[in-house]
Amino acid sequence: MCDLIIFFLFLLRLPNAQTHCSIFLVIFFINSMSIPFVSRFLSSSIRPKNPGSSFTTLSVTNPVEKYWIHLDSNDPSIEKALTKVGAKLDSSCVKEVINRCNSANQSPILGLRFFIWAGIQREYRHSSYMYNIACKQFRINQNPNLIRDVIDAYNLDNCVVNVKSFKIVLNLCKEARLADEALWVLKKMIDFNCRPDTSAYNAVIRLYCETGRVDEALSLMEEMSLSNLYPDMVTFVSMVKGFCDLGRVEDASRLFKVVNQQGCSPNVVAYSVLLDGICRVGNLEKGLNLLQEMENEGGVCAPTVVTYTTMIRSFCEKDRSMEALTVLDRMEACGCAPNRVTISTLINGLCQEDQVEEAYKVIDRLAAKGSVSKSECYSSLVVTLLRVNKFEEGEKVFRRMLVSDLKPDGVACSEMLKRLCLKEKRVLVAFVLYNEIEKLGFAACIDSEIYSIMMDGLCTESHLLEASKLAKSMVQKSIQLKAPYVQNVVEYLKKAGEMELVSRIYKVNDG
DNA sequence: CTAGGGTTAG
Repeated sequence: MCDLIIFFLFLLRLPNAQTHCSIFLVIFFINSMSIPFVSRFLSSSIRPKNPGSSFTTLSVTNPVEKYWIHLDSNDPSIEKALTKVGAKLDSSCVKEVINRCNSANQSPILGLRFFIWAGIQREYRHSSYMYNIACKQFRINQNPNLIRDVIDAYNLDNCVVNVKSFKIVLNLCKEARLADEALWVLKKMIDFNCRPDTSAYNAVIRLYCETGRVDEALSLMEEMSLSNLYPDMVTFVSMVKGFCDLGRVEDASRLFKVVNQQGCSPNVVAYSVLLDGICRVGNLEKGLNLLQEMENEGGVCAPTVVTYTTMIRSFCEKDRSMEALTVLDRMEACGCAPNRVTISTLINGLCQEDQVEEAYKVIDRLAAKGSVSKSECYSSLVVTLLRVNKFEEGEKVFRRMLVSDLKPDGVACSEMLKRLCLKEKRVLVAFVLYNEIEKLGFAACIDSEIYSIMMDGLCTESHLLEASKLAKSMVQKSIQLKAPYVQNVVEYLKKAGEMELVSRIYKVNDG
């Protein structure tokens, strides 16, 4: 609201202030109403009432169907129609509708408009998972012009588009990593009488930073002040990270000076990013100095788990994991508890340098303190040992966990079984181990892909008894057999006469 | 309700 007033005052200073003002007041009025209200208002007063596009029958109860009817009816005011539907929105509904748009060979613009419309509804918010789904479904990466097309479509159909809609589009750009399109969208906002805010700028700036175009990001940041917007900590962190990713640590540090001069103190996130950048260019000693400064400064700068973990990781990556241990000491001395990431980073570094004994020591020491459980520590150890090709040791640890009632996590179980099946070619052993995991009640965390791999292996080696046992267990748990393994498995089971099992497998796979 | 930032593993 405050921003709006500033903008209003800004407009008053322009030569043709009166026109601007009246436009502004209209926008202001519309913006302050909720979208459903606006469209109700518009549709009852302007549009003729035709509640019956002939498709709308009373028998349609499924939300997906209800929305789909309107998308399939070629009505240019899609959004108004959608708003009138009033059916419950959730992610599975959104997913299904856009899925259907694509399979029905409808224009992707239609599906996109639905997606954007859904995202601005009060009772619903797109998760980042949904943005990912949308990008894949509409193949936005392959067709970046869709972004421009959908905005143009709004223009053509005279749609009321608000800032929130633009945010959805910007988020799509972010997911698809389309910096230029995002900037285009940002510039386009003004045509729809929408004023980009700091978060809109931040989205674009971040995209430019992530794609290595930091200098363009910098000029966008400077442009913000022309719209009476001020870069905030998020803007600043993006810029610092952008420079650091390019190894331009000096430029990143210079930003800190500017911020300090403006009387702001960069927070721990900003410093942590800088610390990471300094370490990445190989200057670990300078990194340690910065860490020291942060500790001395305290307050918003006080190092957190993430800061210390970054420092630890840097030492590990430079094959100096024994020194990483001293950072751990320091961290604990400062009262900062290591978390799971800290531990796996350390374990990883130590094992890579053949210091497995030290890894055990660290685990004993940390598990005693209790900020990370023994189960988590040993799970990390198992995964690491497999990764650094110390399989026997990993298997030993894994089995010891099972007999001492330490629950291995999903990644540890999955990696163990996968390795036994694929590289070690010990499918039967994997199957027996799986049964043990199951008996202990830990099987729920196993990746569904692993079942398929085990199934495939058992069939290939003609272990009929075990294969049918596993298949039954999969059917019972509704775990799908993944596509690449279907043929081999089904062929084998058919040959063995397990026709019923095959049909049950197909049933699971068809959903 | 009202965004957006930093660390690991598969």
